Amino acid sequence: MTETTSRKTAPIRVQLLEAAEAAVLAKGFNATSIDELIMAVGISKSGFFYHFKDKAALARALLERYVEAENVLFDEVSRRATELSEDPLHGFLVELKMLAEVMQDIPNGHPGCIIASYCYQDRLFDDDVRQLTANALLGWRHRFKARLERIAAVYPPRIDVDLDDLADMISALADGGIILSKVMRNPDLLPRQIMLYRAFVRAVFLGN
Amino acid sequence: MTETTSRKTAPIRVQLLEAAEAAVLAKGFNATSIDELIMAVGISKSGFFYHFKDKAALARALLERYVEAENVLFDEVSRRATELSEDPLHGFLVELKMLAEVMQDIPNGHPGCIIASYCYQDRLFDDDVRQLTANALLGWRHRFKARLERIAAVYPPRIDVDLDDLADMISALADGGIILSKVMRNPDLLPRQIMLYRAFVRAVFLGN
DNA sequence: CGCGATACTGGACTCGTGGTACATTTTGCG
DNA sequence: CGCAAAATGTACCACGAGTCCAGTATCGCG
Repeated sequence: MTETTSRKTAPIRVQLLEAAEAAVLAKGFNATSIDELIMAVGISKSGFFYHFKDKAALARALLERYVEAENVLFDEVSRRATELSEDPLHGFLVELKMLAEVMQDIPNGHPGCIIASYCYQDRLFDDDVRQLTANALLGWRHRFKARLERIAAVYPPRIDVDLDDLADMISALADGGIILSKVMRNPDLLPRQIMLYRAFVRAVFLGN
Repeated sequence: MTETTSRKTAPIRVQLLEAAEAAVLAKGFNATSIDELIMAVGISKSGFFYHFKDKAALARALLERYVEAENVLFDEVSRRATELSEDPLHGFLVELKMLAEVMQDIPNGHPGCIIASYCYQDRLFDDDVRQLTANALLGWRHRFKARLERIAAVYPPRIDVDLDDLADMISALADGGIILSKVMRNPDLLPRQIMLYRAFVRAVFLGN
């Protein structure tokens, strides 16, 4: 019934989060006014405070929603890739290619990473929110490290790298690639960096 | 006479820029108030507007100062590295190691990249400022691509990569690494990502 | 010595907007 | 109906950007 891309209008709360996400990624959290959000979805200021007790609650909800969505995406891509291949290395290489394609297919390029945005404004948030961002990155490290370890068990690394670092590298390149793409106004740069990462992984485990 | 790290108090304008840089990297540009800056350096509001005609002028000056400083750093490291080695590949590998060490040696970790910060708040700035950020990244692409081309002329690449992408990768990893370090509160993550990049460059041109 | 820049101080005032509180009302639904 | 969910309206305060202007301290310099 409730599709992810619903035809009918989404609940107000979700509309608020969507408007907020776009605004925060374009102007930062502090410069995102509650007024503009309520204008965008057509409710009153009091209506906003019915859904979020204050602006900090919006910040947290925004972050949770973003992390959740990313995890769903990673799960999905990972699932599809492992279906296609028994071999852990081959499967991971397929996964990375899929990831690059997903990034490539976003109409105006990746809109931005909430974690990166928050990171550069972290004094605006409480420790709770900061902890959530750190945990999200930690989760991705574990996710990718697990895959890398399964690969390393079959393909002994030809290059001496720490698997934690190699797992973190995908997060770093994603965030860095998004920044490159946004600043240089070229959506291709992000997927290209992902493909470079793929080439590196290949070199580490395959030696070419 | 005028040293970069002067013992005497820096000119007010520079003090303002320093205070602004720290605040902007911690809270974002919009949340950085003129009031807090003048409190920090101990001048009046009128004093601020004597130095900067408005807040936008501060934003631009901050960016220019940052880009300038980074370029000086890159020039310096590059110069020292090329002095140590005739071979372009070896020289570049030395340079990357030095870069990682510089990042390692920053007391509380890298404070953050103004370009990344501005990128996530770009609607706050005019086209002029956005152009400056794009040009800075473009400059770094050219800088590193030139080095990579000189390497490729001697060491034919063993892995098929686009040199523009490989040049961009250092910017992406730097920005991504800074985010990793800040979010996870581990200053080591940035230099480690730089060293991973180094390993990749080595693999591309040396095959291991 | 005194002229004129440079580098500010002080104060008063406008304007817009963010954030909050609270009392009240509409809407949907069993 | 009757109750809860989902709002509305209104009033209020604090604060930050920006403007204007009149005044002052400190220089270097002819």
